[in-house]
Amino acid sequence: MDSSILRNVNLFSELDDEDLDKIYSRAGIRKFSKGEMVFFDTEPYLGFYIVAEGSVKVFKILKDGREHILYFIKPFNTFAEVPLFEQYEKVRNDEFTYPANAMAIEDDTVLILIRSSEIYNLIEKNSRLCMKIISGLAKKLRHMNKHIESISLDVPKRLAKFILEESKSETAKNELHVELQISKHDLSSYLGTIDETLSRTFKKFQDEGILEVSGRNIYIKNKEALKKISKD
Amino acid sequence: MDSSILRNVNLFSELDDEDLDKIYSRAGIRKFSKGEMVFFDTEPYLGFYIVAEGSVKVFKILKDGREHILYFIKPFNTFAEVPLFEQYEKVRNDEFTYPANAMAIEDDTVLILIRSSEIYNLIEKNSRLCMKIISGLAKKLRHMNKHIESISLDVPKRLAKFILEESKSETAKNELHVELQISKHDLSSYLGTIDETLSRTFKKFQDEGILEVSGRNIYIKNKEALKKISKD
DNA sequence: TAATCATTTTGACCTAAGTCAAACGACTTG
DNA sequence: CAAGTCGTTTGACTTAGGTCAAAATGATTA
Repeated sequence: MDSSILRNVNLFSELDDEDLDKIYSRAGIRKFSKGEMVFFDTEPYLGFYIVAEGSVKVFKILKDGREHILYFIKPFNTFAEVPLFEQYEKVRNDEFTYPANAMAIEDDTVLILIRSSEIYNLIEKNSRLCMKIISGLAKKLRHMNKHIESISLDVPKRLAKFILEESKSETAKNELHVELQISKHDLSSYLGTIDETLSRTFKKFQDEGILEVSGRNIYIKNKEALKKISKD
Repeated sequence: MDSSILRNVNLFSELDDEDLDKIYSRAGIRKFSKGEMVFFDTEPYLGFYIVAEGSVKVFKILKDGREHILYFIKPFNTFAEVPLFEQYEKVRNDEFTYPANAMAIEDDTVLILIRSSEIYNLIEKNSRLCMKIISGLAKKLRHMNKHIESISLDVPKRLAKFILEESKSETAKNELHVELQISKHDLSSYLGTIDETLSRTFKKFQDEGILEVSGRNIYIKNKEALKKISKD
């Protein structure tokens, strides 16, 4: 792996080779195994991460011990960049902690740590970079908006929406065959519910002939019905 | 009112008088009465707003007809700036709509509309402005994070947190006397519940001698108990 | 001041979804 | 291959908080 990997990161796409080399040479690169923590929300903030390989979940631990997953991060995406821009002073003085927890959810997940100070220098001299950052944050914000919106829906609606969304993504085998990239447990957490409820909802969908579920493979048998549920 | 009002807007605090005058002269300024809609989520995106006087609620209308308030916006704060940075191309071509609804919640609410094109030009030549924008978005993101986190809590906890938060804000009469700046209906919606449940929760707190509620005036009788509820 | 309207409260009821406990199937590992 | 271990499922039970309908309170205006 070399600095060219950074070219795939939207945030850095406007930078020249010189900058990329410099950043890469100073970055921290490490391999994580499945289930290994990247950071806790109690640790001092060092900088943000880029997923080079594998994937990561970002989550809050709720008062009742449950976890609520905010994002799944796939290769070439970044996470934990918010504090960098929010608490400039505190970050400089190491007084700031990560705002959530992060854990690798695949073996051989490779992460690149970009330390705060690198970015502060870059921003000064690059206004296209600023636009990238702004745009990235805006997208996350929209993601959160949708997430909140969905919480008022019942679990069947949330699940139906999720499956339909997945069936459109690149990770789908085809229009009617979704292979979950995450465990059912993580899916419950992402949907804001618990394993049992998710399991029952899957069963319900199967009984109604809407889905066929086999492990992580989900076959859509009745797309219209699924859409109907997700809508109203 | 003149262009100096823009100096109070964090986003613009680094700009010189010339820029401010220019922006002000091209801005749209309008007075809204209570309950008047600023925009619907079906309208084409024109630009973002600054609250000069009064206040505004930003909300989603949920599938079941309920509204879920995302933010209350007070003077000198901005709202609806996200699409500006997220969908550059679409915004330019008028293909983008507002991502939520906004309504004035006080009479004589004065809003300033900053059209998208103004900002695109400014960003090019001002990297401090970028930092401001980034920081502003980061704060909103954190707000949404907290909001999501709170949804897993039960209503008494959410209400207790809210009251404690308010008691610390400038709008509080004193440490133990909060005057709600919003209607009880809007408060339920903000807390993600309904009028009846909020009303019952207030009653419960009164019965337990924790609060004294009279219209929009809330007197904290037992702060420790309130804290305890909000915690765990 | 009556009359109309909006806001808040109350009561009776119901249901989605959480809790707890146990069993199950699929892998991995000694 | 037996013994764990992990992820998932099932069953029985409980409850927070939503729905609906109606009353009470407060505010506004003719």
